Amino acid sequence: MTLTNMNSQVVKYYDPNDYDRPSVTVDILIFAIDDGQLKVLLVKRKEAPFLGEWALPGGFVKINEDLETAAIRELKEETGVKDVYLEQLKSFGDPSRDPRMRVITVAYIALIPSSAIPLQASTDALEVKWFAVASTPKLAFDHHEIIDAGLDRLRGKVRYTNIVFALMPPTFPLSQLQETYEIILDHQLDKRNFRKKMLSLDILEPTDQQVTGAHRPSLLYRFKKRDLVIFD
Amino acid sequence: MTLTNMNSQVVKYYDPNDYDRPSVTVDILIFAIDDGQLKVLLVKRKEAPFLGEWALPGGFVKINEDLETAAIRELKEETGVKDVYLEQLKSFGDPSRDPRMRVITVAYIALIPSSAIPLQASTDALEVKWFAVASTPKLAFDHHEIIDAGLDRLRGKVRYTNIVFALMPPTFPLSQLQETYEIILDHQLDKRNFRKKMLSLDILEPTDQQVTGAHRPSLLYRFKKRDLVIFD
DNA sequence: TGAATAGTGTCTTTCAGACAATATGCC
DNA sequence: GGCATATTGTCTGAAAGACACTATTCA
Repeated sequence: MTLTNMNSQVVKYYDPNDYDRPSVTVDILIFAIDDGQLKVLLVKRKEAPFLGEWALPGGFVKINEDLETAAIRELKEETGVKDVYLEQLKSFGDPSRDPRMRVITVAYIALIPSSAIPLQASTDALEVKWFAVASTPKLAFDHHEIIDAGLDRLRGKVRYTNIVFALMPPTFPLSQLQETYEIILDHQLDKRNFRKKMLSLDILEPTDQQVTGAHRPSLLYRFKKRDLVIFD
Repeated sequence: MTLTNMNSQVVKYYDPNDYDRPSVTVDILIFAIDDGQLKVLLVKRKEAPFLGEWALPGGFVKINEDLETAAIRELKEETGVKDVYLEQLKSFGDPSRDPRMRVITVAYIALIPSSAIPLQASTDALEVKWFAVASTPKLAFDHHEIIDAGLDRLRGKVRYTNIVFALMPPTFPLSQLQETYEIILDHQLDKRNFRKKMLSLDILEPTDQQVTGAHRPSLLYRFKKRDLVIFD
């Protein structure tokens, strides 16, 4: 498409109608620690394609809506949760990932504190369920691939950031923090070395509260800042 | 939109026409080391908006084209280069990032070996130029933001991967490798410590060739594998 | 007092970082 | 011989990792 502007120069304009446009969605990987496992929230699809199969929560990006805003909206609509850690993961655009039409999806990771897990969620009459990431059912679209990419990101970032803050309740004993690391990294850590390291990072502060039980009470800690900090 | 299927169930279908769809582009950050600086390739726009301003090379994703395929195609079309390291960076979708219409862009990083820098590029009669990342001109769209995100990614990944392989020629003296790290990290490194570290990583192998000049000859090395390796 | 978990310190090894002298080739 | 760059090793301090016992509460 070309036009001539006021200075009589020929100018190429692009026009949305010159091109077929894909649909764009956001999909959200909502992770939480529960029952000693890393879990991901899935919804049962009520539409074709993949009707009746489990899938990541998500939906179309509105035409005047920012990507992150769309992710926040979907998160709220489908699960009722808000004010969580949200980070863009990656976009997936294989032309055949949706059998009916071209859909490009921007995947986000959301992390929810254990204390905030809604058992069954939301305003909608949607079937929503937590699954251990190690044993998810067959999933719609390329959502397995998205989960794998999200796990890689999470496991990588745990090593050089304080990202676990977003998975922890406001206060917690150090043993619970260690357990969170162990679940994500999928290996055991030495208690003494873990405590030494964590306390040396200067990202935690003790509260004046304790947890009691049939054993020695444990001191509760909290994160000094609940924002992402990159170490080094 | 609802239909009734063969089992008389009411089924919701989505239809692309139920929604306004954004346009989707790919933009490519092409980095190379040249003249002791990290440079990025920019093109002068020949279309509105931002006609005449410098921008990242990129263009629309075709309706049946994978995102990475689109990035490879644009890379080739606009610069003539191919067979380079390519990694998805991030998607940018602020509704006002393009003043005329909704355009979501998926940004990619491409890394080119110094030896492969095309001085002026391409089949097209496009104006294309390398700029030091430290002194880019005013850019179209949100391309400054994309460059900043790309620099963060590159500087981060240099620390825990062998990603610099993609910026190096097939063989090189260790001093050139060190210079590449220094340019990216923007600080000087100790020669002895650098060599000790690099050689201990087991990612390099010596060739039987030397570089000569008005000084002691230096041994040429090459990367054992020209694929991304994550350390640890 | 037994069960359960919290809390603590030392030693060893590894790695990062500071630091300077010799080697080689070309002119 | 003089210049330019390549190449090499030691020491120190910090951090990671292995490792085991005592402390506290509750039933």
